[in-house]
Amino acid sequence: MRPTLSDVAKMAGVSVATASRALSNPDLVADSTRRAVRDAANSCGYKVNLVARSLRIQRTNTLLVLTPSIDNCFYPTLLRSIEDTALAFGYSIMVGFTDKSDKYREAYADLLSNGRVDGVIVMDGGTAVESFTGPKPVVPAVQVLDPIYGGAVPCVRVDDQQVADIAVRHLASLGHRRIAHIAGPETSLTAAERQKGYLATMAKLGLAIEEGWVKPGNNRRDQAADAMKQLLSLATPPSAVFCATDGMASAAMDVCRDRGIHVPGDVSFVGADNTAEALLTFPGLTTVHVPRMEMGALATEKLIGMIRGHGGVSQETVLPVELKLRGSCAPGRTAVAA
Amino acid sequence: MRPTLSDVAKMAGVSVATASRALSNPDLVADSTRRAVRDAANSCGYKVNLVARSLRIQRTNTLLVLTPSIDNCFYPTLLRSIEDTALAFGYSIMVGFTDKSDKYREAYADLLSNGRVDGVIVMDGGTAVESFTGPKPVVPAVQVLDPIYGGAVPCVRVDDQQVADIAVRHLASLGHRRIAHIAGPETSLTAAERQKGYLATMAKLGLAIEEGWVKPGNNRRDQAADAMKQLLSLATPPSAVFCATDGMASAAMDVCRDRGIHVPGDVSFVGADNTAEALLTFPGLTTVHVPRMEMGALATEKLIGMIRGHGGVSQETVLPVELKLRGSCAPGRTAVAA
DNA sequence: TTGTCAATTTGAAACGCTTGGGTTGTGTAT
DNA sequence: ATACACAACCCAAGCGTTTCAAATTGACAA
Repeated sequence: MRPTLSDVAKMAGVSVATASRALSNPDLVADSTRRAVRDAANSCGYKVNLVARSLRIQRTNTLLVLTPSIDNCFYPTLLRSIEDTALAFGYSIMVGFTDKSDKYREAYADLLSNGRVDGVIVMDGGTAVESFTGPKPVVPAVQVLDPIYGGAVPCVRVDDQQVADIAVRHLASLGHRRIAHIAGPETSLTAAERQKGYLATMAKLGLAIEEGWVKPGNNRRDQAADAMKQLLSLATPPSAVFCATDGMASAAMDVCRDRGIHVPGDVSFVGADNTAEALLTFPGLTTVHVPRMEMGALATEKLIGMIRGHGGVSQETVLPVELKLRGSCAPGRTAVAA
Repeated sequence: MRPTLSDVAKMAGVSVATASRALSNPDLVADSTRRAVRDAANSCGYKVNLVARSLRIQRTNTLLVLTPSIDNCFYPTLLRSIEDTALAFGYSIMVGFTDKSDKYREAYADLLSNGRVDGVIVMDGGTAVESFTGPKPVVPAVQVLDPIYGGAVPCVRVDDQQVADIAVRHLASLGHRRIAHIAGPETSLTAAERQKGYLATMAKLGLAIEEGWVKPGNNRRDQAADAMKQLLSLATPPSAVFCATDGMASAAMDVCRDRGIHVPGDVSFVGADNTAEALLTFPGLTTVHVPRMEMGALATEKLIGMIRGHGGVSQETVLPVELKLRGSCAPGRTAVAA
């Protein structure tokens, strides 16, 4: 049997109360006592029972991270930085994957409402998020990427319209006028905003969007490939494509390669997110970097701040994005002709 | 304040004992009582406090997964399948990343020895694993990939020599005789076994291994690229390369592309693991599939079996691997010449 | 000697749940 | 009527901590 605090107290010849203080609040006991208790604890290999402590202090020092499928290279990075930050603050993390059947959602909701975690970071941009936490979150919650609850929950994100804006402007600055868009799933707010941003910036720049230039790619390689094939079969195909994610850009570029269409000579590509995939394409994918590490760290700090009751938690933090230049863009023909 | 069991009991007009039984052991109470308690619980939104329950029953229904960096596409899949399986058995998971400073190792060790988790799955193949759990694991443990503790801990893995064997034999069957190897880090047992397997099979097939054909790649793209450059600068470069991981193969193939060396025409490649990266190369990477989903599921089941005290847990489970044919291999010149 | 005060220490009450053993009350056989 | 079996329920202990309020100690001044 594992030794308990009362064993230690007995060995050290003090009460459990004193033993507890000696170990977790050393200033409150005399030097000699502290030493005696510590020696006793060491000699019998005592370790505090975190469950008992949690029950007593009504905190678990544990955070739950709800994340969509982790196959995507995007979320693991975020998860990693959340874990790093949490650990630095003395918190452990539990993870739940949200792209599962409803049966499992219940299990996560239970963790939340049953006192097992102190807070939750939600990375799922879908609308079904409420189903995890009920109409209002039962523990402090922070949303990464997509704001939910109509602003009732603090959010750390980027400006996805800006992401699109940067991408489109970059292509336009290279002389491209025929710029298409392969979009993410409609259910994703991120994807919707990127599409909106694409439309807005095209309009601002006075660039026409032709029929069939906005293609759903649904964040899937196969569907993005289909979309690209359709774009290429248009009477006058676009000279550049802005893809809502790097993965879709990668798939679209593969289609070009298979058909002998040169990237960036014939078609230029800009992706978004700057995931590992952007480094694996040939040529390297020019993309809009989304600072995942920073987002994870910030979200975690914000959540812990809320848990600890520090006031003044800003409701929304929008991080800057930036263009990463690689080899997938070339000057548009329009520019050359002009 | 959240309602407690005693609130529910009061509402339903029964004792806490009965309320507890009505909710978690329904057979032990009368129908009418059960209904009364359930109604009371629903109407006040009662949720069992898992921390209190854990303290009482001395189980947390939580597993810890220790994983190396998650940047690599290999581990997220494993993590995902572990989580799926755990959830199906009613367990939640906590995760810890093991490629950190020692300060953090302590934190994980604490989770293990302080009663917060019921068991641990260790995916870290490094030798430093003992530092997480002490000389002997303090809770049931299962190792994925690399056996540790000299067999004291059950392990779910593949035969990494076989992985290499399959890869080398495939290349040899295509007529290649000049087969090089880009190896993983020496600290990884997996990598060491793959290298051993490469050496063994080359010997079995009577194929010579020339000076400089075994290059350290350290599981890093940059180092694998360096290794490939060195291979290409040999007087008579190999006609095929077996890389210890898909990522390294991908990097090596990039080098070839940059230098105008045709894959598979000039050099054939076989990778190992069958991660997502193997689909992103051009041509697609022929590789040896390591069944990550199955490994994760099996490891989890095994661990839960141990926790629940089911006897007869086999110490070691070795899963089969299989060759995935894609486009990165062509017949060797030797064969054509023969 | 007594009173005062600060520094330590302690007993005991929670935290919210499960569960072994005892109690009650009903129905059936004696 | 008494005894007995049995279902349904309740009491209270206990899981291992933390922490409040109270008690003890010792030092020192009055």
